[in-house]
Order: sequence, then C-alpha cells, then structure tokens
Amino acid sequence: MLTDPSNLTPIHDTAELGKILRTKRKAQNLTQGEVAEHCGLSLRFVSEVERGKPTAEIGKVLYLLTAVGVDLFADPRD
Amino acid sequence: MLTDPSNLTPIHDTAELGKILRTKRKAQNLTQGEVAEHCGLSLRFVSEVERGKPTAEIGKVLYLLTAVGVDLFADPRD
DNA sequence: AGAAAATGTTACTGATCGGGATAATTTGCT
DNA sequence: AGCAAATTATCCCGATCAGTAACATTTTCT
Repeated sequence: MLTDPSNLTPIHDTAELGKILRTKRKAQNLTQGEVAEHCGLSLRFVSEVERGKPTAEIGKVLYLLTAVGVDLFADPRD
Repeated sequence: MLTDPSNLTPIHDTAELGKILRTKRKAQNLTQGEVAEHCGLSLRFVSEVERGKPTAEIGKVLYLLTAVGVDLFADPRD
C-alpha cells in the first residue's frame, strides 16, 4: 500500500526542524506560550527551537513536535 | 513522484530513535566507537543515545543519524 | 497607535559532555 | 561449553552549557 508522501519534509538540520515547527504552530493559530504551557516547557525554549537551536534536548523537541501535530519518521537508506 | 514508504518508521520517543540508530549501525558492521569518531563525538554519547537518552543534544543526534544512514522526515498531520 | 507576540539580556541552578579508566556484556574461536 | 577478545555500559572529574524566570526591547498584526 502506498501513501502520498507529498507532505513529508526531509530534516537535515535543526534549522529545518524549527521552520516546520513554527509553520505548523501558526497554521493552528497557537502562540509559543500556548505550546510551551501545553508541553510544560518555557516560552523561551519554544522560541529558540523554532530558530534552530542545535543544542536543545531531543526529548523536549519531540514533545514540541507532538504538541503541534508533526509526526516524525526515520528512513534507513542503503 | 511517489516514494515507497514501507521503510518509514514513526518516531515517538528517544527510545525508538535509539533503537533505529543501533539497528542501522549494526547492519553496517560499525562499532559505536567508529561511528563516534566519524562524527567527532564520544563513544559514551553514542552509547547513551542508542539507549534512548532524552537529554541528548538534537544537533548531535542528527549527526549520528546521518553517519549511519538514516534519513528523517517530518509529516504535518491534520 | 496600541495590543499581542516574539526575541534580547542577565543571573542562577543543575545537568550534559568529554576523557580516561573500569565493569559488564557480547562476540568469536577452538 | 569454555575462554579470550572485542564491544558496550558506567563511573569520576571538571568545564561548559542548557533551561528557566523576570524584565526590557523589538517585531508583528489589527
């Protein structure tokens, strides 16, 4: 079974990841503060991750992705 | 253009991510030490990430994924 | 212009990370 | 099975940095 992959965006670095987070958050009319509170994180953290902070803790970033509705997929290439 | 998504594994937490990293690394007959050196990271870091350390820095984890040949994709769901 | 949202700055707590060494575990070989 | 080598998991130490709160400043939108 094939799925339309047109919405799949490759993630190569934290800048791209942050961009996706921001875009998706705004698409839902959420503020950084709302997302932050929903995840138990600081507004500060959300702001920095959206700007591509490479030293952010990955566990918290995963919370953020879940909160704004972005699924993550790993694809082992050959 | 359609891509076969059959190898796409959803990532919900760091434990799953670590599992994928380890599986792919072994599939290429690489040791943690080899991967670590190739990324400029410590063997300890590689070990901890594969064990699902949630506080690892996301930028370094992305290096790891690249090094072992795992592509990451984001999918904004509705 | 005015309100809301995002970013800059500072200070403080606490944990990450690396190196090196050492257990513990797994792998390979006879 | 049993033993040795290789691989992986932990431990200690010190330096560095992430994360947060609070307030100031800037940007964005109506």
